[in-house]
Amino acid sequence: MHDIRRIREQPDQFREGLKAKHVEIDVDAILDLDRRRRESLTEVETLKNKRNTVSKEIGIRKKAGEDITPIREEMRVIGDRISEIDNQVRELEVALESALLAVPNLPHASVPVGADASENVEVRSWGEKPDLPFKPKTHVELAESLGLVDFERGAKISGSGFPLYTGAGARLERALIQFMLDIHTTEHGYREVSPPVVVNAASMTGTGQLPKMKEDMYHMQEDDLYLIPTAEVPVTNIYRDEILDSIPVYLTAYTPCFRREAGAAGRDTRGLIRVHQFDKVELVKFVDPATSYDELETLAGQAETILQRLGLPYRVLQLCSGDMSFAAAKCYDIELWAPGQNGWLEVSSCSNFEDFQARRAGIRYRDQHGKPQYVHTLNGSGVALARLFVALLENGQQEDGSIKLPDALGPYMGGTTTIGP
RNA sequence: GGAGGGGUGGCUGAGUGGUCGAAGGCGCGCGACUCGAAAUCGUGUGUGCGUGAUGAGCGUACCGGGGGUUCGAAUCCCUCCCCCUCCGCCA
Repeated sequence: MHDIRRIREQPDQFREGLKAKHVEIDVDAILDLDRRRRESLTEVETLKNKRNTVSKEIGIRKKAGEDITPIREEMRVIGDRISEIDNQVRELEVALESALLAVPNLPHASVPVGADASENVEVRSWGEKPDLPFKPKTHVELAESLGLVDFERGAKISGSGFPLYTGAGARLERALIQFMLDIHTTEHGYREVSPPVVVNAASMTGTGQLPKMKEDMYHMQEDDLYLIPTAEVPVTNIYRDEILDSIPVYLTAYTPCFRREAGAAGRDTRGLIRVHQFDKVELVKFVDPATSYDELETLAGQAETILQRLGLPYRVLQLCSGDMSFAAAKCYDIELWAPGQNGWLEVSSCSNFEDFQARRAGIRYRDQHGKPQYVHTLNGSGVALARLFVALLENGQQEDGSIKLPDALGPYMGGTTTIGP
């Protein structure tokens, strides 16, 4: 959410940012709501002031035994007028609030302007694509032949897009979670949390999934609760409506993630690339606004560390203004090379939200003057499991159909780094 | 799920219709005393919104959330949420 005062004071700068983001927002309508709200507010507060003053007087006069009937009648009229204008103010506030909630964050000055993914910029890459002396298999072929994932039974239990990991596949999933959490907690200074994966509407609004992404989430009508699409939601909302004693705060969490992928029907339907449920280790930061862009760089580096330890080739893209998510001011995507797909797979998205989420969620700290200020929030996948699983299989595949896993996973896989038939 | 009790400022804890943003205590800031400290004394110490110069000040709202009664609500009524105790069910 944006500061209405900033929109009021710098509407042109605001319009420009929205244009770069390729969204149509009627800024004048917002400003008009704001102006009408303030007018009504001033009017009603003047009346309330009168009522408060007179009411005190009534108390005193009544004690003195005076007749207060006429003045009470007069106040009744004012009271009616107050509730009338109060309703007006409330309506305007609700309208303004919902208008503001629909406005996306603006791109940071360092973000390249562009319309869509084709205009994202590769900022660096790491590792070499494996030179396989045979035709690479897809992770689906590998996983099925080695008994790592049972797609059919997953579909039977729940539906397509709900993979059932089995045997060494299930163990690999668990090993990766452990491996990543260990690095983030012992080397990168994050505190581990294990949050609820079911959240209420206020939490979804706080991080910006609601109202815009409603149709992409699993919603339980009976209890008005949502399955989380990412740990970002419960973890960021840990400090909703709080003033933090000290910043920065770094949190990491493993959770399953649930996505309906409503707009993606028919795309990437085979295998693990686009699924309704997947595991993810998430990194979340609450920081001083002055340092948030440095924090974004280290955040991306921490996600990259995981991939480097696993020896997987990747590239880092800076998203252009038009391709960034609703809440982000600046974002890097990290993509792994997958030989079986002959393409890149996004396994991490590292974003600085500046105060956009903090303002929605009411997360503040005290500056050097002791004044409450909004923190900047950041998060990044560190990293997403299903696609990492794909990349490990497809990059590690051997001619005989077995998988050679990175040495770093040895301790987490019971000492073995080979998955054979 | 049933019965009962309770949610007040950073913490504790008063306050059951009137000058209450809210006593007292603790904590914290500043000052005095002191060579310094402790103790003591004095003084200050919430947040949002509006207005104003993103100052001072002023106004308004906030005592779990929302609504109602009233000239006036922390206080009375309704409703929802959360916490505690007991019972039931259950991994």
